[in-house]
Amino acid sequence: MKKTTMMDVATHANVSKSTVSQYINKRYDFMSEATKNRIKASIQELNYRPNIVARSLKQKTTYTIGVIVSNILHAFTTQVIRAIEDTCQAADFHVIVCNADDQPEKEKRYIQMLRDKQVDGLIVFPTGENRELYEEMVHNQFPIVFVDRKIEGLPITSVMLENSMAMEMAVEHLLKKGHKKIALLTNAIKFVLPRQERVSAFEKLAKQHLLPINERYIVSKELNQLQNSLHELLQLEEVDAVIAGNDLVLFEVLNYITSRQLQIPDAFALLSIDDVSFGTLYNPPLTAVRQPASEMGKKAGELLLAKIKGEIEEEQTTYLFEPIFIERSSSGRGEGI
Amino acid sequence: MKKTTMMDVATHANVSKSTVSQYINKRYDFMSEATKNRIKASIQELNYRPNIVARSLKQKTTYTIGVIVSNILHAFTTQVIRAIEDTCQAADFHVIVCNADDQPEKEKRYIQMLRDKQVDGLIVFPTGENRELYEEMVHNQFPIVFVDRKIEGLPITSVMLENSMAMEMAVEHLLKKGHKKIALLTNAIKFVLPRQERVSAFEKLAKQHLLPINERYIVSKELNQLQNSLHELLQLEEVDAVIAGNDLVLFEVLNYITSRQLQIPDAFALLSIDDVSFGTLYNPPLTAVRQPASEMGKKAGELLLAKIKGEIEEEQTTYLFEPIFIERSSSGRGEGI
DNA sequence: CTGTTAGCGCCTTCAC
DNA sequence: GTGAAGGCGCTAACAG
Repeated sequence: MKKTTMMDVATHANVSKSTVSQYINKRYDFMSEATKNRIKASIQELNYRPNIVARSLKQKTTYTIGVIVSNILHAFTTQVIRAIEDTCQAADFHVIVCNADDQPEKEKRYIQMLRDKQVDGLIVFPTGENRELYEEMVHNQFPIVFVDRKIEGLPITSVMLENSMAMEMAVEHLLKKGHKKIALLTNAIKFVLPRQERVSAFEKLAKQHLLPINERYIVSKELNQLQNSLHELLQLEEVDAVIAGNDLVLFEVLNYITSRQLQIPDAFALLSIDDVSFGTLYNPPLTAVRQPASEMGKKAGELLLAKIKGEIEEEQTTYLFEPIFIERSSSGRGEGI
Repeated sequence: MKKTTMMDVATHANVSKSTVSQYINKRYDFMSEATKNRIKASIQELNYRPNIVARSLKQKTTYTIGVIVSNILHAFTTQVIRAIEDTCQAADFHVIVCNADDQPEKEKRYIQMLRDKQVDGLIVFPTGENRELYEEMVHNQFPIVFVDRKIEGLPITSVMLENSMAMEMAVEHLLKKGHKKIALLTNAIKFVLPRQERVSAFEKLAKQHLLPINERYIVSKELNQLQNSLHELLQLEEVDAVIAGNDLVLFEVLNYITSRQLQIPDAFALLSIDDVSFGTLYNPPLTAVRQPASEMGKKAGELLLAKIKGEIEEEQTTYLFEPIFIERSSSGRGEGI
């Protein structure tokens, strides 16, 4: 089945290719009604659809952007993607999503593939380990926006959570509930800014409030070892409260709780950064610090589109979003002591 | 910043464009080591990357497929997408995902846009309302695979759940647990095969087992009205057990349960088609009939890739997947009466 | 072994 | 108002 091309339409309508092209691109300022109608009819009759690949080659723009996420398993990631897609959809851009799986090599491969595919811009949750690549994009003025993380010293716009504020909200709430011995659980992945920011904010707060805790209270392990580590911690120390660093960590904690048949918040108060779909449904309902994922995704999409359209310059701006504290009852009842 | 093109490499390496092309495409059967090395060096030095758009135009293949899902909010959908992406990834294909949101017009627009973009094939969760479009694709031998639904009379391969078996598993389990008055809740969306299959299977089973229920026990409403409808039903009838037709429906039921502070399975036994992430975590753990989403997505991806490569013909085959029954305790304890 | 040539389907001056 | 011509970057015969 041969595809019908612009030439076919032209022949059928008895005009030249270029006239059809004009018509397609609505440049019929000076086109006679007659030819316009003839072309329209021919297009309908032949069921003609322009080949976007050919157009892209000529125009050097594909109306497609790429999104490279670090880990698609986080609910946060999914929500950001959805918001980006909605934003781009509204501007008639397509989105290709790739999951780098926290692996710098994968990230590199995807960045290259997407650029080879001539995407007009990139939204990346950067691993941070491909600095030269990032630099090269900056150097070539390729539109790019970072999400969730930023890379020091690179003039690339980032959309991020105020991570230290998130941790402050968490710790201060727990303190208000009367908890002193607070443990922080995170999943260790190389060097990742949000985790690092959260951990250091936690350390700072612990010092500041003179919490009676030690380094054992900060657990940073592979996901599949977290349940064991938590168990060890609980054996060694009296823990009042546990902060799950993100939703995947929370799952591990909940699994542990279920398997040991613990009662929350009696066994320990629980609070997570990242809200989950069943936060209100769980028994007890889960207190959480939520990231405004949709807003962040929307912002990232808008920023990228603006850059693509040349409306804004590349710059080292960081758009910080405030977390939202959601008190439910897993973090303890009443006002504490 | 001008992009470096094949021509630049050719000039730099003192060969012709075509030689470079040969090199790029690893057709150096008869290429001298010398030129090979020269080209390689030039490519590195100039940091050359082939423009895939140009290649696509020439080769009439983009190594990209489109996926149009009916509703991205279902966990099932997400899992299928992920499996498709993994499968395609392994074959060096890219995936563009679009969410038709159960709206035939959106579906139509996406199908057209993706085809205009020259995707090599399409995986669609069809709304069923764009028959002419589907037919036209069949007619043009455009590679396509349906997921979750099939359209009668069209020679298009489908990957589906054995919906009636799912319902049988559900009902028979509940009967075994001693429940007789079983209600089925689903969210009404136009004509959709799986829902319809599930409903008629339910009706058949009700008849077959002489269940003491009437048409009120089948509730098919918009999601946001389900809680009210369930409430009405519970006022009017003595319900032993509730089957949630999918995960979104389950959410409504759980919200209802939470807001009314009901005890499951005492208030009624609960079972859903589609397992959820917190199925084991919920109290009580949720009995479910799970769809093998990953396997189905993988199969769909494989089928589409095979069609694209011309390895298999288009045909009206339906790949049926068996649901997996997961007994937990929301459906009642013990063996019943 | 390598270069020449001719497009892929579309867009865009620039004549007529 | 419309058409002719050239070219986007790459591939694929076919010469040489």
